[in-house]
Amino acid sequence: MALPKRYSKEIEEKWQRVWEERGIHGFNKDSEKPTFVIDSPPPFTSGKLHMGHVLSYSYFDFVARFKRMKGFNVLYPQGWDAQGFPTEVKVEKKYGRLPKEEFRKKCIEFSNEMIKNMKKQMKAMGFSPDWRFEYVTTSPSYHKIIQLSVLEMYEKGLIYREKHPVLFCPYCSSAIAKAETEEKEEETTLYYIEFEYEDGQKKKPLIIATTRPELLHACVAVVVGKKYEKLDGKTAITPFGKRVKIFHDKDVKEEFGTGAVMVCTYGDKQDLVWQKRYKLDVVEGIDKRGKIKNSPFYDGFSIKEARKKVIKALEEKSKIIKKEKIKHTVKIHDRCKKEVELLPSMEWFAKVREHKEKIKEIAKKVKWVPSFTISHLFHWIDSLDWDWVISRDRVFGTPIPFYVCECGEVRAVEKEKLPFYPENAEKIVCKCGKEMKPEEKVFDVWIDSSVTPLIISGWKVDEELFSKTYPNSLRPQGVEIIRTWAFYTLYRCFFLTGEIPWKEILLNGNVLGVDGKKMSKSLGNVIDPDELLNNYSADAIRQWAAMSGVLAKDRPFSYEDINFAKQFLNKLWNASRFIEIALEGALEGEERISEVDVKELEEVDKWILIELEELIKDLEKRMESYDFRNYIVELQNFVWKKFCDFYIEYVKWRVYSGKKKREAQYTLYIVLSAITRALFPISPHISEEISSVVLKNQKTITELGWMSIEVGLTKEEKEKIKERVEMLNKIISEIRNYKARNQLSLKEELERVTIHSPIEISSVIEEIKNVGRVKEIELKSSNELRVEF
RNA sequence: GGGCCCGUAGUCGAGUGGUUAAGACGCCACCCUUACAAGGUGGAGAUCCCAGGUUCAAUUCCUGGCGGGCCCACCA
Repeated sequence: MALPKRYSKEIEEKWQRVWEERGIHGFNKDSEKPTFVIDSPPPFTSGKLHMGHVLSYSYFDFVARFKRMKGFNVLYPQGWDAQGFPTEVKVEKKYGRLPKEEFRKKCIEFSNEMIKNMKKQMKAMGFSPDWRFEYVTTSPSYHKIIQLSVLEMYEKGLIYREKHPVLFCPYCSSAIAKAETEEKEEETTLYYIEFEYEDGQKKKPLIIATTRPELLHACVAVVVGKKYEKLDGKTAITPFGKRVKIFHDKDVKEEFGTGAVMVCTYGDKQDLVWQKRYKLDVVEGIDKRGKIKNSPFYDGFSIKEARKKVIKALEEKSKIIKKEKIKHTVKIHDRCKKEVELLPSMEWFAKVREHKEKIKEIAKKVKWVPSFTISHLFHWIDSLDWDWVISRDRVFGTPIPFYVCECGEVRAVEKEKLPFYPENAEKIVCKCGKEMKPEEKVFDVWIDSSVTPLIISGWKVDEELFSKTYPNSLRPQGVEIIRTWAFYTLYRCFFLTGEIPWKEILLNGNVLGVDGKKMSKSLGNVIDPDELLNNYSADAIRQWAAMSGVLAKDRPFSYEDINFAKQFLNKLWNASRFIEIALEGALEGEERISEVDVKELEEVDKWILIELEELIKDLEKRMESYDFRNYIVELQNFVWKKFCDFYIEYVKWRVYSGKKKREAQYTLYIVLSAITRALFPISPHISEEISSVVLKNQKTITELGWMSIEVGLTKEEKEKIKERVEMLNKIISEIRNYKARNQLSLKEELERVTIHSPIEISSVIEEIKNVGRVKEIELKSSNELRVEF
């Protein structure tokens, strides 16, 4: 068996099969080796990986493969975050409205389909999770652990149910968390509306400015700035005749609008502040589907319709003094992109506000890579002023394991009865005598994903595994979900176990379009992983990922990088083909080659081994600190610039002539062995192929392990050798330069060359003659290198 | 308004308190060399954003601008 002329996809598929058949990536529960546990992100089951996945999943696959080679027992699971709104939308589109239970079944079916394709893509990329540890957030066993985890938090007093204004998406008809909102700049109209106030017996006009006239019926006060300070305590009358109090308040911005504001429950967060400050009534002006309620005239109309009608009515009464176009920012729901409202609603909460400092403390115990990313978390924590709303009015989610009663009583489901599903819950009776209802809401999906370290470690399922694998070693994730995934995981896992979830967290940025902008369909700059997989080998794509490895920073996708990776692999492939020829017959027994003593080696052999030793030591440090970029760049430079450009050229004549051939073979063997193993974490398929075919290894590289190099020479000897061979390299460059200047072929033979060298270089004279194609060489000593032709 | 990251050839980007500031892509010229034209060799191309400061010495450290990106807050 010999290397084919070209590296191909078939080779990659072959090795993916071999790894799977031999169970190379399996975690061994009974092993005595140290464990390394990766809390890999479960992607949302959209059906397709995006470039961000390709990048970040490559990162931790590098780590997993490296750690296995270093003798760790690696637990690298793969999960799927299947529940959530986008799936509901798609399933509803396909099947229409269905009863809850059936609908949930269809959602599961649908997400399983999505998983199939994503799994296929992951395998094609050569990712190496242990598929026996696969988990899906839709499974009853997953639900059970999630419900159990919340019940334990409930017991610790961290969970409560309350009517409280929450961010609410009328389109999705569900409460959402602050972390699920985005901002959108919008043009809107600021209406100047005439109210009146009572000044003694007289009524005088008072102009307020608002963007939300449809909430006029929910107006519970007017607050005024300095300009109207003297109106404090007086009564205002809305155009529809409602009487409300006037307060003077420092939070009114004088320069905006008129300096007088109507407070509606709730138009925005400021209204909530004032409502609390002045203990105002709450008028629920909008219902959960975004329809007006509690209005004398407009109940049942949508916000937009109501706004039009109110404006029309006000205009008829000449109460609109002015209209002004302004730009302002509104909060929108990140999933549906629709405007979010603030509505009082009975929801479940997790206490985070009172534990802000504690969570920060926990976060500090984790090593953040790169370190500045912890500030993203701190900044987020500092800005939190509400607890985490953990309930959602959706179907495709983990049911909340509680019963609730009209009287306000709640009761936790018994742990033995988990997983809990409201549709087949048993009937129970409340203290008040009424029947309690099983809670119909489901959990926020971040409740599902914020305990992945516990899930993969077998929390409450396998105590032995848990003690071995928790805290996890590494959490890789994107910067943009620090405020959600990282934050919620730190919070939940700590309060459940008293320990940090993982020792290190590794942050990756986003992959932008080639144009440097966020990939989006509308910009047409989306790169599809499937398309890359059709045009490039997985090993080249993985190498692109490593080259893009500036951590926690967004980076445009680069065809230059991926093409360079492809060319590099081609270079290595061809070098290996040469070595295959060079080693013919030399690998009958590995011992024969390893017998060679360093002392017998030629100067150039020693040189490349010294360089290799330095490289390998460096690479270990690079990988330990997750510096993938410099890892691959250094490896590429060594292989291309030192090994191929010089060393291989230096030994060709020996290989062909037979002179000192064994030493050359030995050196080629060692170098190729070490570099295939060093390349393995990044580009595993090509490394396996070369290792197996050229180096005749029966074992896979994972089994062979990392290859350390120790050259048995003193520091001084090494320095001298490097000095002389670097001089040789310069001389060869000079000769090549001379030939290029004179438009000669590099093959052209030179009659005679005089070399003025500052150091003694007679030990490399054969290389100069054979590689430079020089018949006769005269050596002279000099202060500076000079080559005369 | 606050915080964080960043500014280095046409483009992308390493890196450094001290000789001549990597490398890649692109460009130009030459070479079909028995591993490789998906290659090789050589070359051109940089005010290291601007202004101050610290220092014997700043592209690097500090301050302030300017420009870009991300996150957060506010906007009745």
